[in-house]
Amino acid sequence: MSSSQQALEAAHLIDRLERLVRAGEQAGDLNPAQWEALRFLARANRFSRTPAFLADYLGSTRGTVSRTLASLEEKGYIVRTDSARDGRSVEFALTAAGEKALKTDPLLALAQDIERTTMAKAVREALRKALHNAVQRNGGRAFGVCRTCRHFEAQVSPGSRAPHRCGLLDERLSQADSDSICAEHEATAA
Amino acid sequence: MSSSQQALEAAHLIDRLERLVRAGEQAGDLNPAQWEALRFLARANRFSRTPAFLADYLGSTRGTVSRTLASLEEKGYIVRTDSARDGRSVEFALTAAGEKALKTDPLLALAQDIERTTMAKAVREALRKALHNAVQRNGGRAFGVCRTCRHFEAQVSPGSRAPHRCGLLDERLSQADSDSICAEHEATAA
DNA sequence: CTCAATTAATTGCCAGTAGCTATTATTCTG
DNA sequence: CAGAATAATAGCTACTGGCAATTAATTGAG
Repeated sequence: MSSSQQALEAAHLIDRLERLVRAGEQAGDLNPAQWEALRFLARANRFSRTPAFLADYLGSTRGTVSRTLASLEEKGYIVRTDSARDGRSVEFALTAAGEKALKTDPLLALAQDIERTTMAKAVREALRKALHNAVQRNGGRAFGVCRTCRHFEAQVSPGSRAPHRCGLLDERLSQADSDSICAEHEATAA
Repeated sequence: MSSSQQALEAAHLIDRLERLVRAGEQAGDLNPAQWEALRFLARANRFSRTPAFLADYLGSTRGTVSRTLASLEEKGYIVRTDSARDGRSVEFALTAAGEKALKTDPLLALAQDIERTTMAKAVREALRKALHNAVQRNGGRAFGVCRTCRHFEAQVSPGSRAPHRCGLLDERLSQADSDSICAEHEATAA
């Protein structure tokens, strides 16, 4: 079997796995789009939890995302705050109920299925490269993790609770911040 | 990073890759459900290309699938035939236009992204195991490839154009048949 | 052999979703 | 300070997908 056939079958497998996940998602009181939003809010840093960034991340539109977030808010999984830095903007954060809901994320079941193959690391690395290729092809943004960004300045205030710094937004960053997805992320190499 | 974290991140990557594929699917004149149906018809053997099996495969309902197929038929990508073996049932097959459309399948782009990681084989094997786990968990059918089924009898008539045989349906099978997905598939081991 | 139960497919109906566009409020730019 | 750009949202529309009812064919029990 040629490598292109291997790859094609892998793509089909991804398709089917995802469909099973979506089937699991239909079961609860959240739809797939709402799950994706909830996951994003859990993984994004506080500068990125806005409707506009979420729309970019999901490849959706702002109007659509606005309703998705309104629905999550109504169900009590997230809370809205007016942005302190931009009067037009709002920011969202998970509530305790939201955190709890994520513990039943259907994606966790898939993660377990992958872990059981004992090849989780290889799969993750390959898929990460594949996503990189795919994002490049689509001309989209990478949405990388904060600490891998060119604006990230590590250990500016060692020992403090927010030891790092973002040179772009001029903000202090905790360890948790630096592990989160950031919408402003720019790759390091020029 | 623990293996469960690796696996979780792999699951997230699958989620994002699939979303990019879906975004690509929105572009053409087929929607995601129609693409999935078209792919299934291309990969399923002639005993399995019915609305009922497709609904099972997609984890959807017959009513929904009925419309999806009607739409594909109207667009000229597939043709409908009354089943010879069951007067209630219909069977579908790709037209030349359908074959041609599949050449622009957005999933092919994903396959190329995976191939470029040079880890296609490892990914495929891991995902195949993961899918097996996932299907087991959901209690669903595996929909395996014909020649791996317990009813498959190889080389019953060597040299003929349909050398193999299905012991369940009592049908002669060509090489192409034996490489296709079958809705009646049952695993070999008891 | 006959009639009831089952199964295949389709259609009408309805709820929910996503996208487009216009609107309002705010910020940025020159 | 005026005009352009941006953030978010609401109205509208088209589409999708599921449920339930219907028609047609097959199966099976007596």
